[in-house]
Amino acid sequence: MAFGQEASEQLWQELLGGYNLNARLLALLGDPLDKHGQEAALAMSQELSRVFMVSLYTLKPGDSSRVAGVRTMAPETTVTEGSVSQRTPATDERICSGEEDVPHRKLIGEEVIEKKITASPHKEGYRWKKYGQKNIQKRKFPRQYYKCMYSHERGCRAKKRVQQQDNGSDAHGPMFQVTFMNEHTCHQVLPSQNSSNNATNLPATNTTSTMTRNGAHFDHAVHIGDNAGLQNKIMTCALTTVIGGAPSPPPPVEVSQLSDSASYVPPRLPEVSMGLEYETTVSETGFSCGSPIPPPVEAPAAPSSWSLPPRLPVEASSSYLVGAGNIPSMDPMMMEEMYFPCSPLFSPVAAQPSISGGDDVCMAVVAGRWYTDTASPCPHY
DNA sequence: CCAATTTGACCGGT
DNA sequence: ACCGGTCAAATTGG
Repeated sequence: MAFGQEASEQLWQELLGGYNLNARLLALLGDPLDKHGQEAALAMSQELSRVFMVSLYTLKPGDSSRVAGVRTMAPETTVTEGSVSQRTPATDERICSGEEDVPHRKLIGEEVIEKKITASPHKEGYRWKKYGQKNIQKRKFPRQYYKCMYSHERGCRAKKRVQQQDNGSDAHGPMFQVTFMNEHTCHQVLPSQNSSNNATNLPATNTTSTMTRNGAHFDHAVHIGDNAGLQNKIMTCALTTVIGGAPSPPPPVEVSQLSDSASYVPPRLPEVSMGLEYETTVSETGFSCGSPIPPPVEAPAAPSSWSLPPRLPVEASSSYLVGAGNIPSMDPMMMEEMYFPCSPLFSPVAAQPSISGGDDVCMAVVAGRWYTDTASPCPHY
C-alpha cells in the first residue's frame, strides 16, 4: 500500500486524537458515572470507534480509495477529506467540494487546508467571527464566511466557509461542507489570557464550557499545549505498548497532566461530535487558539520519518477494541456495522437524542454535564 | 452599552 | 457582466 506522507501524517494525527480521547475516557471512568457521565462516556467510545475505523480504512492495503468514501455514521460524525487523502490544494477545490458546476475562482493567497462534510460545522475547535454570508449560484443555502477570531489581534489568516449541502439532509439532518483555509497562526501565547482559564479544571471532567461570554463561535475546543516532553512520554509509552506488545496498555494520562498547559491534546481532536465539546484550558502559558498542527513530536519521529510496520500497529491496537479481533482483514463495510451497528444501543444517532439538544442547539460538556450553547447562533440548520 | 451578526455595497477575478 | 469573497454600517441581542 503506497502510504503517502500526508496520509501517514493524517493517520498519525487521527490516532493521536484517539489515544488522547481514550485517556479522557479512562479519567472519566475513574469515578462513578451519573447519567451525564454515561452519556459522555458513550459518546467518547463512539468517537473512538470512528477514530479506529478511519485509521483502519487508511491503513487498509490497496483500498485507500474507500477511505474517502467513509460515510457519515452519525449526524456529527465527520468525513474529513483531508484525513483520508491529500490536503486539498486550492486547484482541486472544485472536485473535492462537489462544486463542479461552479466556475473555478482562484483564491489568491488562500491555501485550502481541509475540507470536510459534517453535520456540525462549528465544532472543530476554533473561535471564529462571521464576516459574511452569500447566496451562491445553484446553491439552495447561503454560504457563510468565517475568519479566525484573532485575525486582527494576532494576524491569523485562518478562515473557513460553511456551505450547507443541498441534498445533504439525510436522516441525521442537514450536512455541511466546511472548507478551512490557511493555517492558524494565532496559537502564540497570549500573556493577557485571563486566569479563569486555569489549570484547576480537569479534563474529561475538567472541561469548561465552549461558550464565550459574548456568544462568539467557540467550537469544540481542545486546546493544544506545547509540552513536547509529555507528548513524547505518552507517545513513547503508547507505541512501545502497541508495537512492542507490552502486556498492558499505556498508563492513562494523569488527570493533572491533562489539565494544564502541559496537557497533551491531539493535534486535531477528531471531531468529538455527538455534542462533545471540550475546552482544555491553558493556564499560565496563556491561551492557544488551537492549532490543528501539533508541535513537533520528538519521539517517535514524525510520521514522515518512520515507517509503519505494516499492519502490525493495527493488529496490536485492535486488541483494545472490544470484539475487534482480526480487523485488518475485515471488510470495511463489516467494520462499519461492527462499530456502528444499527441497533439503538450503538447507533450514534439513537444514542444521543438526549444530548443533542435538538437540531439547532449546540451542546457542550462541562464537568460531565451537558450545556446548551444558546448564545452561539448554532446556525439554524 | 457593547459585541456579534446581518446584509447590502463594493472589489476583483473570470 | 457575472459572481464569489470581503468590507463595513446597521441591526440585534444579551
